[in-house]
Parts: sequence; C-alpha cells; structure tokens
Amino acid sequence: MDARVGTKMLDSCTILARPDDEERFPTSVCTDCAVRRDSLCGTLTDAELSRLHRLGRRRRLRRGEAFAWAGEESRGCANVLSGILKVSALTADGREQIVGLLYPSDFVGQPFVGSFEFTVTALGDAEICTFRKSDFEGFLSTRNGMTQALLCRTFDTLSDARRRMLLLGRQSASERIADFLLQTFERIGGCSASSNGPVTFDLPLSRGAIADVLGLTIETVSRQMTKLKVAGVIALPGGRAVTILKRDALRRMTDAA
Amino acid sequence: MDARVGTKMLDSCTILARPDDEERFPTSVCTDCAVRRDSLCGTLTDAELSRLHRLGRRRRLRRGEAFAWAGEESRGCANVLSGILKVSALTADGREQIVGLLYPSDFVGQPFVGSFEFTVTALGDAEICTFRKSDFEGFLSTRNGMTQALLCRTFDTLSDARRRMLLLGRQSASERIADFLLQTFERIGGCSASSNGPVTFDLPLSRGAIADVLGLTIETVSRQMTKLKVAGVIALPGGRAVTILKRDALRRMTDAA
DNA sequence: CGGAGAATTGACCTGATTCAAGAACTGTGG
DNA sequence: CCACAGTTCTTGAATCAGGTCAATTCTCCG
Repeated sequence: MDARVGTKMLDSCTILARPDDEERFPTSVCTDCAVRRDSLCGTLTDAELSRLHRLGRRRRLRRGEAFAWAGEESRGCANVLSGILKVSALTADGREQIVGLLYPSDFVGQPFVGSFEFTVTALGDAEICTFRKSDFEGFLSTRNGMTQALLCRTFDTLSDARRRMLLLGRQSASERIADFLLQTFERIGGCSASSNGPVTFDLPLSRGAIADVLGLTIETVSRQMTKLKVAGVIALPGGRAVTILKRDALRRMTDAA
Repeated sequence: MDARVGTKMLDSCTILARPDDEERFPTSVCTDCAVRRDSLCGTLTDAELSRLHRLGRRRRLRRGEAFAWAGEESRGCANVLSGILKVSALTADGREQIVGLLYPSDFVGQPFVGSFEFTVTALGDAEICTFRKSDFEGFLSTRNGMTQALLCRTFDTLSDARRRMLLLGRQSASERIADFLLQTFERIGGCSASSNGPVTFDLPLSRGAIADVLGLTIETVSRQMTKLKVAGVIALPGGRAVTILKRDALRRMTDAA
C-alpha cells in the first residue's frame, strides 16, 4: 500500500502525497483507502484529507489483539479499514457482553472524553487507521463539519445500542437469533436485498461471540440455529456459512407476538 | 403560528400562547434557569445564550405525556428543566424497554439526524425547554464548541447505554436491582455520598417503570426489594421511599461473582 | 370511608442455563 | 494425504431463575 493513485479508481480523489510524506508514512495513504468514501473522512475535502493523513498511521491487529482496554486512559481513535472488531463490557467475574461491533469504515474512540470503559478487540485479523487522540481532537476543533459528522455517527451508534437494549431486555432467544441473522446479512451480505431469494454468507462471528452479542449462551445459540434449520428457514452448509431460505419468515420472527 | 404575547419581559421573550402545553412562565429567561450551569447551554457565553434564548420555548409535560413518538419525524430538541422523562423502545406486541432516563439538565433529541426511533415520555409532571430542530441545528452550525459539548454528552449517553447492555445481557435480577438503587441514589439523592451512613430518598420511578428499565417484571422487582429488606440492606419506609442501610453491601452485589 | 391503582406475596410453570458427552472442523506435521 | 490435537459446535438431560397467573394488601385521595 503506497501512494500511487489509480489502482483503485475512487472517482475524483486524486491527492498526491508529496514524496517526503510517503517516506515518513509509507503505509498510510488515504488515496487508495478502501473506506475513504464511507468513513468519517468522507466528509473532508482533498486538502483537508491530506492534512489529516499526516496524523494517521496504519496498524494491523491480529485476531484477538486489543486496540483499547477498559479502564485505561484512552489514547487513540481509529477508522476500521478491514476486519471486524468487538466492543465489549465485562463483569468482575468474567461474564462478557459485546456492546458493539465495528465493521470497515466505522470509527472507534471518544475524542474529548477522558476515559473509555470498554475493551476493543479484533475478532479476526484487522487493519485500522489510528490517530493520537490529541491530534484528532486538534483536527476536529477546526472543522465543525467533521465534528457534526462524528456527532451523527455517534447518534446512530447510540440508536443501535438502544435497539439492542430492547433485544437484550425483552426479546426471546429465537427473536434475538432471527434479528442477528438479518442484521448481519444486511451488514455484510451486501444488499443483494432484492427479492426474497435464498442468500448464503459466512457469519463473521463464532457461536461464542454471537452468544456474547445476544446475551445468551453458546448452547442456546446453537439450539436456536438448529431449530431454524429444522424449520426450513435457514440452512447450515458447514463452517460459519448460513443460507437464509425464508427471509420473510425470519423477519416475522424478529418481533413476534 | 406563535401568537406573540407581548408583556415585555427582559429582551424578546416570545412565548407561544397555546395555554395547554406551552405556557408562559414569568421566569422564562435563561438567566435564572435552574439548569443553566449543568445543561448544554452551560458552554455558552451570555451573548450567545441570549441568541439561543430567542429560539427556545418552555413547555410543561403532564405525567404520561409524550414529547416524541417512535418513528415520527423528529422535529424538536429540548433541555429537561424539571421532572424525569423516559426514552423507551417497544416491540410490536407491546413489550417495553426503557433505554434511557432523562433528568434535569439532560438534553433530548438528535440534531442533524432525521428519524428518532424511540418514544420520550414524562414519567411525572415535567418542564422542558424546547427548540425547533432546524433552529437548533442552525445555531449549532455556527458554534463548534457547543457541537463538541453535545458530542461529549452523546458519548456519555452511549457509555451509559452500553453499561446497561451488560446489565441486561449478563446480570442477575439482584445485581440489576442493586445497581439501580445505587445509580438512582447517586443521581437524585445528591452526593451526601460522604460516608456509608444510611440515606433515604424517594425512587422517582414506579415498580413498573423500574422493571422496564431493568428488563424484569414488576413481581421480580418487588421480590428482590423485599429480599434486600429482609437481609437488612435496605428499608422500605413506605410509598416510593427507600433507605439504603448498607451501601457497601449493595455495592458488592452490583457485580458479584 | 371507600374505591382505584400500585405493590406485595404465593403457587406454579417454562425458557434458558448448566453440566456433560460427542461430533465436526481447522490446522499442523509427518 | 492422513493422523492427531485443539478448537468449536451440537445435542441431551437436569436444574433453576425469573415469568405468569392469581390473590391479597397497601396507599393515596376524593
């Protein structure tokens, strides 16, 4: 990954990082960033982006590696480039609840806020574009537009968390599973949303992680999946693959009476 | 639309004449606003405040009255002046989960975001200071500082929601109750935090509302309270009053092994 | 005092967890 | 390519925390 333009044609984004910038940050180039358009950076003009670019570093995370630990002074922000990260909360005796999932183009971190009480970990190998918190804050301070964009994202994240609170507090295991399958499909399966035809995709989470998202146990997740399989609503071709056979049936189960 | 009631108060105190929900308050000026310091407005200079003041209206909400409905286009923002509001999510068949509580000085609404999927209702009589969303957005757009302040508040709200996700997904009924009692005391009981001495205060929520916050049923809430009473951890003098007798015992139950 | 809503209490039931055993993958090295 | 070890996933049986249903009992007010 270097600064050559044009490998990936992202419309008009033709900033040329100056050679000395390339040297100093050889692995951090925005022009061919896969999430340029969808990330928070999407709000920036090319000139602004090139300023921000100087503050960022790319970083690889191996499966299981943490980007932030609950309780520690948070010192960084980041955009997710590839892979999926989990944001999780833990009780003193080790029970875990995943309180958020971060997909490519999502933003992590809380500029202007001191502490971050959650742990952020890569579920599989991942790449992120990190900023020192103070740098990022400085940058934000001069761009109301970007602050606004981050505010909007945060509102969305909040709504998502609240929707999940309803799920955790009031929905049955089967409703939770149905919801999870649909949500995950919409997020990663792309929008081959078209009709109701069967769709197959790989779940990006292990059964254990799904349980931690849904506030269930591994066994319950597994049983509910088999139940759906037996009912002919989904198929489980093996591994982490799922085929949604009757999408409308799933949708009906989401909020059932 | 808004009939001007021209009793000249300080500067341009324009207030809606609809007597029912939008009343005129002789003290309806920011200068003697009870939550001036703690609310989002606390970030403003006097000059800015006086500009914002022209955009706001005070409004009384009677117990049970809604400020926003899930699904409807959100058209307002507000600061809570007095009383407590709930933010709640509902399933199709009527199960309810309270996903947030709003106390005086809290901000409600999502500027720059179209839809709001939750219902906001006054738990008891309440007063709020409302703004038309577009007005508020306009105001925010010219003040990066205030946008930042709102961003911080939103991060805090998000952290709170996530903490509650852990509670809903992974904690037992007794842990939930212990947590709720302590949190509520800290929020309303003021910080007579001092020692571990017994403290008495009124719960601002009915048993039913507590159940909807904690993802439990009324009966379970009631049973857990009696259990705590029998154990000598709290006393229930009657009505909605609670006395915390052994605060450290409660604290230990919060996250127990 | 009396009546309505709120809270408590009891008896029973059920959905999800727990504990325990196998089966199916995944990757590694021979 | 296969064997093997370490996971992860599935399935079964027993248990239990919390929910449901059904009475009372409080509390608040007119």
